[in-house]
Amino acid sequence: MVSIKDVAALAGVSDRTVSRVASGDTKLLRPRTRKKVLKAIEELGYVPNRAAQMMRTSRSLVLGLMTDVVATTPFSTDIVRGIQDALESTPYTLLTINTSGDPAKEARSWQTFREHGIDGVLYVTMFHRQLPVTTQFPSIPVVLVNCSAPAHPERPYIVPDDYRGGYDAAAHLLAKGHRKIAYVALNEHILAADLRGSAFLDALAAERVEARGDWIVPGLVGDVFKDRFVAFENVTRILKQADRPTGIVCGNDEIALQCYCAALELGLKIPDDVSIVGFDDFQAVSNVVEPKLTTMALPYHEMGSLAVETLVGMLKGTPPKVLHTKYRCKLIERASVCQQNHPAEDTDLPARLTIEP
Amino acid sequence: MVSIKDVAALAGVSDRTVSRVASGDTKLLRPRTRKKVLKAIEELGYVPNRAAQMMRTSRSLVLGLMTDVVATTPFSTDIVRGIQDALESTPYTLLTINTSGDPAKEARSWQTFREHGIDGVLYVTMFHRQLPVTTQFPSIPVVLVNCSAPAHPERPYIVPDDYRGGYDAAAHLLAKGHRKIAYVALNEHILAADLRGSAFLDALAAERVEARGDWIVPGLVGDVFKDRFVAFENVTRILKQADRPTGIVCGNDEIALQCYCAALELGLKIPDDVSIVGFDDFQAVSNVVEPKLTTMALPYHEMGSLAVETLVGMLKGTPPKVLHTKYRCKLIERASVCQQNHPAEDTDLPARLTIEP
DNA sequence: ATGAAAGCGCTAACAC
DNA sequence: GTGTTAGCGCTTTCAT
Repeated sequence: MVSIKDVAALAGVSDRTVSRVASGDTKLLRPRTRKKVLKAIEELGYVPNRAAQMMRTSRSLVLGLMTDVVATTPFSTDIVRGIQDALESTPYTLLTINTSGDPAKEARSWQTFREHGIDGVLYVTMFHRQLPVTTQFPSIPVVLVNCSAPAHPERPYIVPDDYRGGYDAAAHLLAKGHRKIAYVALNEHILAADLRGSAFLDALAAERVEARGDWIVPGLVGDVFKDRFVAFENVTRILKQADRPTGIVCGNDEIALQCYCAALELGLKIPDDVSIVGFDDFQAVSNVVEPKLTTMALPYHEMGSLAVETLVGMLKGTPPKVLHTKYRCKLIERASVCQQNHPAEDTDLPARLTIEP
Repeated sequence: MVSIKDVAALAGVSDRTVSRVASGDTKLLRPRTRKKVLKAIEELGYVPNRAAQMMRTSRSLVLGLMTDVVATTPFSTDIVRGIQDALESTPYTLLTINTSGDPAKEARSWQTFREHGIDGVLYVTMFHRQLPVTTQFPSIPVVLVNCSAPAHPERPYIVPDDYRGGYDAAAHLLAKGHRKIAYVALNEHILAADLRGSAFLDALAAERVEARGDWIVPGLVGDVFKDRFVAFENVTRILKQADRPTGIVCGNDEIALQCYCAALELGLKIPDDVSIVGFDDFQAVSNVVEPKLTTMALPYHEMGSLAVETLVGMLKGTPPKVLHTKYRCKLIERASVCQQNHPAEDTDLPARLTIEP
C-alpha cells in the first residue's frame, strides 16, 4: 500500500504537505508545491487510507443503512435509490445491513455499526409503521424512514402521508363522477391500511356518498409476510352483483392487479364498466397492465433523498428544520379511470335497498 | 470511545491479553483470566475498533457490492438477499455502491473501495450480460454475478442458465401436449433474450413442432431501460386469429402479464383456451395474477449465496472449485398451464397453410 | 508556507 | 500464560 510518505519522498516534501494537498487544504500551499505533490500522487496511484483517517479524526465518513427487509424486497427499492442518489453529492459511503426484522439481528447490527465507527444511520422499514416502544437507539444521529418512534419524539422521521393519499385516491373517483365505489383493503395489520382505509371513508362522507359495508373488503389476509391475496374472490363476488360499483379503490397495486383479473374474467371493460385506482405506483404492475393503471405514487425517492439531507445536516451540526415530515403522495393518472356520468341522485336509492340481504 | 486499554485497566491485565480475549484466542488463556476480561468488556460496553484492526492487519473485513442498478431495482433483489443471507455466517460486512451503469461512476467506486481497504468485491449486474472487453478490474478478488467478462477469463462468474431455462419452458408446454406455441420475446438487446429465444426454437425443433414465424413476436421494444411493452398488441393480434396458439412462452413475467390482459379481454380462459408460461418468477406478478402463473424461476438467491461463498473462499486462499458457474433455472408450476389433448397430427396441416397471407 | 513530533487503537513478534 | 515494544497511515499541534 502506497502511503503519504511514499508520495512525500517522491515529491521531495514532508508528509504533512502531502496530507494538506490530499485533503484539499489549498490555502496554505504554494501552487507549485501543490502541483508537484499532485503529480507524485498520480504517478504512485496513491489513495488515502480511510482507516487511518478515521483513527485520527474519529469520523468514518460511512453511513449505516439499517433496514428490516427493504433492501431485499421489490416494493420500496425507490427509498434506497433515493438514498444512494443523494449520497453522491456527499463524501459518505453506505454500509448496508438487513435485519429481516429480527430484534437479535438488529442488536448485532448496531454493534457492527459501532465497530465501524459509523457516523450516522438511516433506519428504514419496508412498511409504514410505528416502531415498538421498546425500540432502543444508540446515541448517534439516526433518521427514521417510513416509520416513526413514538417513544423517541426527538428522533427525526420521514413518512408518506398515507391518509391524504387514501383520501385523494377516493376523491379522484368522486371527482370523475363515480358514486358507487368499493374499497379493497390492505392487510389490516399494517398502519398504512388503517390510514388509507379511514381516509377512504372520510372522502366519501365529505361528498355525502354512502360507503356500502359489503363493498369494503379485504384484499389480503394473514400475518404480514405470510399473507394471502383474497382480492380476486372478493371483487369477483362484488362485481357479479346486478348492482355493482363503477369504481374501486385498491390498497395497493397488487390488489389492483387482482381486480383487473376479476373484472376482465367477468367480461367487464376497464375503465368503462369499472374504474380502478391503485396505490404505490409499483411500476412492474402499474405500467404493464392494460389499460395502464391510475395509481397513487408513494414519494419514496424523495423520502430517501430527504433522509440523507437531514442526516448529513445533523452531522454538520445543523439540526433538521422539520423534525417530522409527512410526504405527500402523488396521483399518477393513466388509463384505468374514466368519467362516470352517473344518473340522477334518486337512482342511488334502490341501490341502498340492496345493502341488507 | 472505550479502548482495549480501559478494559485492561479495569480487569487488571495487560492490553495484549484483552486483545487475545476479544479476538477469541482462547487457547493461550487461563479461563479465569478470560472471564475477568469478559466481565470488564461487558461492563464498559467495549466494542473493537475496526479501523485500528485494519491498520494492523490490513484486512478490513468489508466486502464491496458494486452493481449497475440491481440494488435499486425490483427485479433482481433476490441476488442481494442471497448475498446478505450468506454474509451472516461470515465476519464480513457489505459496502454498497450503485453505478447506474455509468463508467465514470464505476471508476470512482473502485477508488472508494480502495480507500476503504475492501477485501473483495461482488460485481453484480441487473441483466445477464457480457461485460465489454474494455472493462478493467483492480487486482483484488472479484466475483462476477449475472455477468461474465470474456476479456478476463481468470475471474470467476456466476450466471443463470438462460438457454436451458428457455428450453425447459418450451419443453414444459410440449410435454403437456401443446403443439401450437407462440413466443413473446424479451428486448432483443439483452443476452438473455438471445439465449431464451434460440432455446425456444431448439426445443420445438427437437419435438419436430413447427415454430411459426408470425407467432414469434417481440414483447418489448426500444433501448434497455427506455423500453416499451408491445406484448399486449402483438398477442391480441395473434389470439384473434381463428387458428391461434394454445400455449404462449413469455420472455419474462411482465410480458406474461400483458398476455393475461390480452387473453382475458378477448374472453379467452387461462389455461383452458391459452396456457401461459412466464420467466423470472417475479412474485409480485406471478403469485398475484389469477390464475397464478407457471413460470421459470431464476436462481438469484442461490447465485448470490454462491458468490459470497466463492469470494470468502478466495479470501481464505481457496481458489474456487468451479471458476464459471451456470446455475440451472427451476420451473415453478402453478395454474396457468393445462394439459392439451391435441387432435391428430394432420389437423396441423391446414394451420400451416395460413402462415403466408 | 512547510516540517517535526506525537498519538489515535490495535496486533505481530518477541520476551519473560 | 501473560506483558512489552513497536508501528500501521494519518492528522493535530506547535515550531520554524
